[in-house]
Order: sequence, then C-alpha cells, then structure tokens
Amino acid sequence: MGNDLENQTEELIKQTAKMLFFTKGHINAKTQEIADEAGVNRALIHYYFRSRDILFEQVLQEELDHTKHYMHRIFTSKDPFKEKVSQFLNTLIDRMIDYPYLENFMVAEIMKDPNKIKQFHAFNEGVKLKDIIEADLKEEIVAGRLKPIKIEHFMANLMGMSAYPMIAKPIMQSIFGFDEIAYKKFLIERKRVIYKSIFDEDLPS
Amino acid sequence: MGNDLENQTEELIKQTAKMLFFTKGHINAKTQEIADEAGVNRALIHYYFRSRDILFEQVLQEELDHTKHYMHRIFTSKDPFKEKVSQFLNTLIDRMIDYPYLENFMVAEIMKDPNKIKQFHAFNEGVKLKDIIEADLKEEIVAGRLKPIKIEHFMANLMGMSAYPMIAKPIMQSIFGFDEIAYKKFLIERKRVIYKSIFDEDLPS
DNA sequence: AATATGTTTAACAAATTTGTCAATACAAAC
DNA sequence: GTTTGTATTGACAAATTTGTTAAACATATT
Repeated sequence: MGNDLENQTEELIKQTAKMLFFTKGHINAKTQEIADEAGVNRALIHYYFRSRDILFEQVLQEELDHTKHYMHRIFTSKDPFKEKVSQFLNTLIDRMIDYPYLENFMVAEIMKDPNKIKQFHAFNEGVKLKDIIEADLKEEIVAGRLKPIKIEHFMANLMGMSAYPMIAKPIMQSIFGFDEIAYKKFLIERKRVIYKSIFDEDLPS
Repeated sequence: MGNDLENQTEELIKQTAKMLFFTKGHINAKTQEIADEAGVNRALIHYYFRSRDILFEQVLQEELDHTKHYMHRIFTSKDPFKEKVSQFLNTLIDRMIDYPYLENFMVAEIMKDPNKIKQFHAFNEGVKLKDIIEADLKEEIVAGRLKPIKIEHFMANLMGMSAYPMIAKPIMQSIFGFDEIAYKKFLIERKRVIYKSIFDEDLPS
C-alpha cells in the first residue's frame, strides 16, 4: 500500500529540491527542472505537495528544524563554553559544505514575507538560546577567559566569520583561485582560525 | 534632444530598481512592480532597457563598479594598513546601510551564471588588490602588529564580520529585538568591534 | 505652422510557468 | 482474475509575466 519506506518518490522529490535549492543555489528552480532532475513526472510534484510553494516551504522548514535542534542541543549541554563553540563551528561548517546556500535562502524567504520570521527562531525553544549564550558569555568574561563583548556582537562575529565564506563562496573562490578541493580545505581550516580569532588561543586538537 | 539632465525617466527607473532590488531585497520584482513604484508606464522599462534582464544587469554592474573603485582607492593609498582597514569598514558598512541586499544579489547572480564571475573581480584592476593587501599583511605581521594569518582567512574574517549582519539582517533583528534605529546603531558599533577583533586594540577616534 | 525627433501610452501577442484532470498502470487484497 | 487503492502519465487550462507595436503626445527645429 505505497507507504513502505517513507514514500520513495515523495522523498526523492524533496531531496532533489533540497539539492537544487540549497546545494546548487537555484533559488528559482522551476517545477519542470526539479522533476527532470529527479527523473519523475512534473505532475507528481503537485500530486504530493499540491504546489511548488508548499514543496519549497516544506523542505526549508525541515532544514530549519534541523538547525534549531542542533543549536539547542549544543548550547544547552553542560560542556564548557569553549567546547560548545567548537562543536558549533564543527556542525555549522560541515553543514554548510552540504548546503552552502541554505543561509541565503532563509534570508530570501524572510524578505518575501517578514511575518514568516517566527519560524526562523532557532533561538526560541522553551528557554531562549539567546539568554543561555548570554549567561555563558558573562561567565567567560568575568572569569577573564574572554574580552568583554556584547552578545549581539559576539554572535555577529561568530556567525559572520563562519557563514560568509559559504554565502560568498563563488566570490572568494574566484579571488583566491580555489578549486572545490582547496575550498573545502579552506573551510575546514576556518574552524581553527575562527576559534583562535574569538578566544585568542589555539583550538585543542 | 531630451538628454538634459541625465535622462530623467531612465534614471528614475534605475534608482527605483536599485531600491527594490538592493534596499528592499525584492530579488524577483516584476517589471510591473518596478514601473508602479517608479510611477511610470511599464513599457518604458523596455523602451529604455529592452528587457528586464538588461535593466538588472546594468544596475548591478553600476554598483559593482562603485565597489571596485572605492576598494581600489582605499587599498592602494599610502595610508598605514590599520587606517586602510578603518576606512574600508566605514565605507562598506555605510554602503550596506543603503543597500543591505547588494551582497546577496551578487552571489545570486553568480549562481545563475558562473561565467559572469569575471565582472565581480573587485580584485582585478591593473595591480591585483589581493597582492597589495597580502603585502600589507606580511608587513604588519613581521612588524608584530598583527598575529600571523593567511590573506584568505583575513579577508574572510573581515568581510564576514562586516557583511553578515547585513545579509542576515532580518534574522538578527528578530533574535535580538532590534528595531530599525537600534539596528543602525548596532551596525555603526560594529566598525569598532570588528576593528578591535582584528587588531586587538581600540579604533582611534 | 509644418515637420521631425524623441517619449509615453494602452492594447496586444508571445512565452513561460503553474496547476488540474481524466486516463492508465501498477501492486496488493480479496 | 477481479477489485481496490494508490501512483504515474500526458494533455490541457489558467495564470503570470515579459516583450512588441502602433498610435498619441510633447517639444524642439525649420
């Protein structure tokens, strides 16, 4: 009765859409392109998702939920703050290697409909992540392990240094002449560089 | 004949398009919306620019040229490196207040047609900016005014910390509860925060 | 005033893209 | 093998968006 292993075709369409949207960055991929890439009839997209918009919403939401969960898991753990940041860098950068354009899309979506922003609160899940990180920050600063900095600047620095090389990947690749291999290596390196820039000490291996 | 003060209507259409594209972030603004916003007949867009694509290319190219020029001017000057960075931060951040989504668009454009990347070399203008900055960096490092860092990481840090808060403006606004005024203040603050993060000393007033 | 030149307009045509539907294929259950 | 429910297909309709054109309008030149 067709619902064996997580409906095959439906899942295939979603994975293909994610690849086109978030990996290749084809923000305006037409239903025909998605269907072709997935090797299915275009009408199936409407059969499973009713409309292109709903498909888009759904795959974006799935990835947002994913982001929410890992951020919450990392920052609510009992690990030391530096360990949290290290894990965050690892997860975020690995993830961006898979979906370089996800960040771009979140922004593009919010631009279309600013009300939609509530869904994007990776920061609202019971206890506010913002408050947790803020408390951590204060503790580090008081203990002298971190120079005084406001939470919003700390996060802007951390996210910016991490996400920008992905968002602007083609630009940086061109400027510095990186091929895919070199760029991936560059991204991995960034984990250590960012850690060092923030804490002024080397990331423990 | 009719070319008095830089053709009024043509200029109006371009300014309106830039506002919709780069300030408001309506990446898919239709010709009708542009015409309505400018208060002109839609056919005039085709009269002056032949097609929506050409209009888009043209306004984007204008802004890219602008970026090219100020970056080249700042980094080829004889000022000390720290002064260059300070000026760069000032110019970039002020500019991003006007055109928050310009960065996003450059990337989106390149995604569509990766060949187009040559136009985006704010870094190729006679002498390569990359080489100039790289030389400056080495000098600073040797003189002990800067911790050792590779050019690509230095630029990723600098651009990321500067550009990200603009690219992800709606997200950060929502997380930290900034209204427009507060966000602008936050952006201005960032000049000092970034300078301090990079050079580990306060930006001279 | 007549003419020429450039600008603007509304109506139309073409192209693109999304969404719907009835017919068909397929697989499991009876 | 027939029934039943779901999956898939191609053809079609609707909607959206871009691009074209001929005529109206304005302004300057002769």
